[in-house]
Amino acid sequence: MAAAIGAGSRPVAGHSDAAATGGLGAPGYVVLGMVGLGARSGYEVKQMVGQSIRFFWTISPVQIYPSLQRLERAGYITGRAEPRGRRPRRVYEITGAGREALRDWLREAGPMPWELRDIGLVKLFFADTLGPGEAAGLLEAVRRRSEERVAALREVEPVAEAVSEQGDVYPMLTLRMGLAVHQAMIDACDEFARTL
Amino acid sequence: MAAAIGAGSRPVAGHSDAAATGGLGAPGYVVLGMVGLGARSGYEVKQMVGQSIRFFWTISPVQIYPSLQRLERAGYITGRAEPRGRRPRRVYEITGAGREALRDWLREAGPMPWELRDIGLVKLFFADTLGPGEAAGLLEAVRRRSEERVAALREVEPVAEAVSEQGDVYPMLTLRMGLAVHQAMIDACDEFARTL
DNA sequence: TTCGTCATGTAAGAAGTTACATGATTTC
DNA sequence: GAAATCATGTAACTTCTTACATGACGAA
Repeated sequence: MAAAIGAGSRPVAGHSDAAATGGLGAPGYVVLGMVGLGARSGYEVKQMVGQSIRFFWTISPVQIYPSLQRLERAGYITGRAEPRGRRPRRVYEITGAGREALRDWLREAGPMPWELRDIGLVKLFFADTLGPGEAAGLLEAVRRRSEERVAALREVEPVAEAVSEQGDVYPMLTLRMGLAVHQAMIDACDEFARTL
Repeated sequence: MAAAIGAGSRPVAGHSDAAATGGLGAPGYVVLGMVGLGARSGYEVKQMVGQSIRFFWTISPVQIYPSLQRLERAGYITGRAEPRGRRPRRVYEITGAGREALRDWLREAGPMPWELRDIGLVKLFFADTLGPGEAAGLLEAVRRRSEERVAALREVEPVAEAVSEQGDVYPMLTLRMGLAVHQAMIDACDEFARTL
């Protein structure tokens, strides 16, 4: 159908090639950004990612801790040991150089690959192989999945609202994107079901 | 914001763990499905993927050829050498067992992870770090990206229409999904720009 | 005292990517 | 005769994931 679909957007090496993202790799900038927004420990970075950008980016602890070390060596964050009792703990703060590096990354012009991996849509694509009844069941399953996502995102809206009133308005936008995208999928399911 | 976003959808191992997809792995079923839809060689599988499900699934030749061999060993496809002149070439057809295996996979109930990786949205999320002007530029870049996708997808609509009239109606649905999703992102950008 | 959460890692491995190699055939 | 496309791979490498290990703190 469309050689055109990918027009001009050669996939970036891996997901976040250092060369394509200014030397740190996308995960590194995500960690840097979260520290900039107030995450103090690696653990808090993980929490914040799970609570905010999980809809379009994930990261595991295994990537976070080495990233923090690299960022500190680069002078983009400063860390100090702040154990809780005898439990080790290291807290970080972004530096001026770190904030500048983050801004430079945000300003980088290059391509911004949008990569969706969705087994549900793959199955729907082949659904004609099934009978009409079973295909409709698959359609319903995909629809339900998006409804669950919408419900989950709606629960977070008040938090984003609060952040927005503090002056950070863009997290609200990315939340609305998530809502809009899944609502669009639900609507597409409904419209298709009508035409059947 | 939302521990809830991922509610109940533990990420599947890698992207397509064999255990989670009935023994072949998602890429294997994609190849099987494409052969079932008429792709004859590995090369044609690659072409078809690029022209149809590229919006939500990608696959590289390096995965296709081993998949074809595994599928043939499993008895899901039959292959025969059919060189073009002196150039080697192997063409395949799906078997009854293969069609049944594909249907079984489509009927599998398990979770259907929806995974989006989008550097553009990550950058937008952090956009408050920039000044309002530069942030707006980033918003415009994300918007433009979706517009390009919509334009590319629109070009393919006639093909999907034709396929639909041949009796395979679900490819049309997945194409409409792509259009709806990117249009939703454009609309979200516009609405946000108005409220600024 | 037991469970949930905070907190930081190591080890092993799956999956998928780019880059490269090769060569024939068709099209301009 | 050159360029684009058809066609099938190998090799090396990133990236990211799961599974596991460890242990302290706070609340019920």
